[in-house]
Amino acid sequence: MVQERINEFAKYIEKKGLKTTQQRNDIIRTFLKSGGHLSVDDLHQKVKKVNPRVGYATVYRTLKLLSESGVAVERHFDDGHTRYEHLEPEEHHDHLICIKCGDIIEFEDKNIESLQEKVAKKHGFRVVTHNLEMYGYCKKCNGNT
Amino acid sequence: MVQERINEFAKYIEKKGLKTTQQRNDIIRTFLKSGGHLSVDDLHQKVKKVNPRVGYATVYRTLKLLSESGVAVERHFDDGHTRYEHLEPEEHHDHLICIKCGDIIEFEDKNIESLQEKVAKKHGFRVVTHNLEMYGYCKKCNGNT
DNA sequence: TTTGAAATTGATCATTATTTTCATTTCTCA
DNA sequence: TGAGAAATGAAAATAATGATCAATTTCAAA
Repeated sequence: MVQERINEFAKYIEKKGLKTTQQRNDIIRTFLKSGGHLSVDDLHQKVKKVNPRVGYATVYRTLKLLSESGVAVERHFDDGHTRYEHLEPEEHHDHLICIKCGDIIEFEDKNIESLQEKVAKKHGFRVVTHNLEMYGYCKKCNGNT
Repeated sequence: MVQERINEFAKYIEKKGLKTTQQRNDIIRTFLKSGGHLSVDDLHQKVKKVNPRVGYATVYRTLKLLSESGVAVERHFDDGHTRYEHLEPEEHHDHLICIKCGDIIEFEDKNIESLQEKVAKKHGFRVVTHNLEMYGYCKKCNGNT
């Protein structure tokens, strides 16, 4: 399935008349192999282990491309760091974020989604995307504030 | 009710051993008189009309205090500008944000809230606060993309 | 395979939002 | 009223991200 994402991205690159490069490949492979929610810096650190010549700016640019192509999504959580995560087609999830340990739990709830649509419709709004984030204490951190 | 908020803030200031100043008063009054979702710059512009000597940094510092005291809340929408809005006690609302005209609609939905709590509980999570933002096209902008 | 235009890269500089510093002014209250 | 703590404003410091540009790489056509 990593290969699928890579192909998807290759198709996007081609459509835009862009080129395939070693750096991009290294960045994309590293991104897809990593789980979770990566900051630009996180990813840069990891990529450097594979290919030390890759610059910070290229990681930025490639993540931007990955977002445009739909392979990744940008997340803006309240800590002020933009993070990127894989976007699996047909799948959407929201986040529970621990304000003590920083752990991020993903969840999906169709009932919430459909209520959201209902609210939007009531306001004549056509929703393209949404964020739902809950901040609080995870199971481990609960109690020992 | 503006007076109520002012008193609430005064109490917070006192508890922290801080001082009341003309600048803070001007900033707070201007903030409370304005509706909507203000950026630091918005508020600074408005305050300058009342008191031209007020500096940018003071607006920042005062908004920070207002957030801490619970009179205001910080919002981080995807446009990269932190905005502040009044926080009425007992009241919570979420946002519909038009990605064409930038309009922000507030809504409240108890059903969504209770489903959220349910999800959190399932993960052993104690929620302190949450954000729900839906991005899309408002009634006016819908269709004429 | 060679070639050359177009795209990419990485280093560095520019920007934008926010925070901090610091010398000076202003409050508070004994 | 006077001392000491806090607040202020201007400017410098950060931090994240975006843009610039000369050098390099890619790729398709010759």
